[in-house]
Amino acid sequence: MPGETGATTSGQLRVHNLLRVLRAVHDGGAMRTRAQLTHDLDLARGTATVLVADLIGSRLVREEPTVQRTRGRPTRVPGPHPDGPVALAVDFREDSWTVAMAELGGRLTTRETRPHRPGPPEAVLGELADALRAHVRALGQRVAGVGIAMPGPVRGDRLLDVPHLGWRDVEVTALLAASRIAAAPLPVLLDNDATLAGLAEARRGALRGVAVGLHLHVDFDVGGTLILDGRPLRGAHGTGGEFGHMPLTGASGVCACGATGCWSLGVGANALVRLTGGEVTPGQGREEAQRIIAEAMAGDDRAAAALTSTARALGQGVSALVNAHDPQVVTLSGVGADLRTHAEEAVREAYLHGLMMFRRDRPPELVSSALGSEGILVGASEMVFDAFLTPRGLHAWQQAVSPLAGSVAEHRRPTG
Amino acid sequence: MPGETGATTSGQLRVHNLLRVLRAVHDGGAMRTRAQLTHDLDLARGTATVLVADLIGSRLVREEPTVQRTRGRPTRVPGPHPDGPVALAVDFREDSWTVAMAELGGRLTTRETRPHRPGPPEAVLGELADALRAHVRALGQRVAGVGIAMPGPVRGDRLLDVPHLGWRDVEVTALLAASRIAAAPLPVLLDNDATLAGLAEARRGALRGVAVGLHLHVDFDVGGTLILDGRPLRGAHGTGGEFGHMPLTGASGVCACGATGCWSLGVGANALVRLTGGEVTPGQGREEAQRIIAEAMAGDDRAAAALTSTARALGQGVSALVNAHDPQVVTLSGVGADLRTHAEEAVREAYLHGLMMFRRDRPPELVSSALGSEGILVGASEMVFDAFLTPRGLHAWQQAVSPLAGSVAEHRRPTG
DNA sequence: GTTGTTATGTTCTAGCCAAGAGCAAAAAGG
DNA sequence: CCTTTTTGCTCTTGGCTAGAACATAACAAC
Repeated sequence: MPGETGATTSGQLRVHNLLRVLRAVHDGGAMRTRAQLTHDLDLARGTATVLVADLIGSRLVREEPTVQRTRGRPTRVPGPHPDGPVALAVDFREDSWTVAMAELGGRLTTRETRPHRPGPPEAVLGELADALRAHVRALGQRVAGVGIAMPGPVRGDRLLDVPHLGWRDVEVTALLAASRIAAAPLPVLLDNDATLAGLAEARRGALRGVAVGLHLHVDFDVGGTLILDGRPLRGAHGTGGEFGHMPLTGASGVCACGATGCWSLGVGANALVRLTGGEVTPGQGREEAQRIIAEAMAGDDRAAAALTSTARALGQGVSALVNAHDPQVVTLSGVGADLRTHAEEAVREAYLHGLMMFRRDRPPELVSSALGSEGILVGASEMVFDAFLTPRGLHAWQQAVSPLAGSVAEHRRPTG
Repeated sequence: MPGETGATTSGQLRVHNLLRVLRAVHDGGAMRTRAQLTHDLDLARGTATVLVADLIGSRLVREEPTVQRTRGRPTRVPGPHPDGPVALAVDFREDSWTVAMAELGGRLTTRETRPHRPGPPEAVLGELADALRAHVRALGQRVAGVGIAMPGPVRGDRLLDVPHLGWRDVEVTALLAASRIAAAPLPVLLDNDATLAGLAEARRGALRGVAVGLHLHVDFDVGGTLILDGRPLRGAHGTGGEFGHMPLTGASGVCACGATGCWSLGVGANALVRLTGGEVTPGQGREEAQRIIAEAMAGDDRAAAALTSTARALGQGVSALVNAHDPQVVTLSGVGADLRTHAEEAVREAYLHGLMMFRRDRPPELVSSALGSEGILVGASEMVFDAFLTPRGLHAWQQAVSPLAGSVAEHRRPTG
């Protein structure tokens, strides 16, 4: 599913095949036996032997025995090496952040959540940097990178806008680098939380194996991402997937983003609060939105009307996106999943009504996220592994493990 | 730019490199010298010699002398072989169709346009089949495939809907196959005209080398495609890119597609006709739209108002798509290019106004198509070459040229 | 016009890689 | 305890690209 490699020389061929094995181990959650991997990757047994031995030698993988009860010589399960690479994943929200650790195979291990007060980026990110530094100290060279999910559009190393915090154009990576979270330079990768929720869904959730999928993450407003062969479509500068800022439902009013009539104005936690007459407190609407949904289910008329209205807006917007992109499945996370669950009829009716005729006989299914609130952290760690499971990442790792044996040559120019 | 290959064995490595050279020849319009290709593809000179010799032996390529005036041993230009593969490209419209021929490098050669009366698919496509059969007879084994651009959504082998012709769910490929256009089975590929216009722009137009581009083809209504690394995003079933059927401008009324408030209702030839009080005659509005634009330029108030209105709707819709997808460039073809040229201010104002704040400092440029009306034919031929320039296509060709020497093995299973 | 310079094509060898065959190993079944 | 089954390991073989050495064909300078 992740990035292609495309070997040209026999040296690159080896790297490509090492990565194929490594990615297969990772994507399979470190559950597949070596025999299965050999078969799935269409390798000769001898080749698999050599490749796995190489990965074990590089401290990337370790083989564990199986608990199988099959005939024949028992095979083993290549999984994460105890000294192997780990990703640090951060889910940064308006009111708190969570740091987790993921090893090869994707399992999230430690987790640490801390609230933060609204404040200038330097202060808030300084606390995060302290926590990251502690993790990096404990893990040593094992940290392959830090992946950070942000609640706003991200362009390269910059967080462009978090209305609820009043943050504009924050150079997150530079601030963290200034806090020296690691002795050696460490890859710090940033992306939008909705994009990463979609990435997680693509790799370990309901969009697994789906060629074209659409993920929508509804939180305070609507974000999302189109998934292509397991890769999110990030756009030319990384700020793609802002579906919430298209005028899909004929809403009126100016959005916080600066555009007019955005879809987000009618869906999401803020819309629920506004529709029930509440005051939108920046970054504080999640619990209130849950409360409104609960009230609606309990029979409160005003809450029910708000729920139905947002559900309709959700369905209508989804239909427009399905018309445009022809996805195979649409997944919903955050409040989107709640709307689908608790106001299914309203969502579905608006959805079908908005579809082009020829799409109505077999419309793409609307599915709730398989990962729930975990998704963002999973996506952040997958982003780190995406960068790591490349010729470049592998080369860097092997250099660190054994600087002399250069199995993966960085680059080279022909004679000319 | 086109499809990846991803070799795993040394045999596949050779195929991969043969295709890299062949694609480089094709993408470069058969203009690059062998020395340039060697450098661009980062090959050793010896490797280039072997690869080019192999391609020449397979009658895929022929080297022509250069007219260069440089020092050193003169290099030559690999270009299309006189007995090499050709693509047949068809631009099928509501009132006529055009057949053209393209050789490796993309040059369009013969061209034949014929009008057709509205009628049942069998009759109209029968005439097209006759023309194709004649071309295939003349070209023999050289025809690598037929690419057909259709003025409506295409799912696999089916043309789903052409409102202006009253066609629904037409099995185009099956009908052509029944007409036996070739003795041996021939790849017949179908796609939407707007998608192919975008594909052409990506390969030989203004989206060349652009990682993420958006092409919009405005004809009777609005179609388009997102271009990713030179590949159009076709969706799960091939019906992606129907941007015209999102409710982006708050238009009222039911669209011919079955949805409500579609963007297409306010842009395009039909909208121009409708806005000037004219009657929309199915499939006949192209000249009238041009006339209205001319009148507007000449000072006619009603025509000018219609022009401005559609231009505004165009700009507004584009801004929504830019918000969502963050393209690097947006290209416009058909009436879209005319609107951009003749009502630039209205388009631009609406475009900027609809953008999210953080996109306004450096908004993606709106550019007119570099290929104009040629684009659809170019795109149809590129689609054929995309399928041909793959291990599968190369294998089939080499089998036909010399059935014994199997340089490209089709597939294989390991010992197990 | 002869020689030098430069850039490119060709040929040959070395090194690397994966496929595959044969053998060894490790389990279950009888 | 022996057979069957499945997998891992080792070694050979064929194929591929890199790179060096050589050949070639132009221009440039004298």
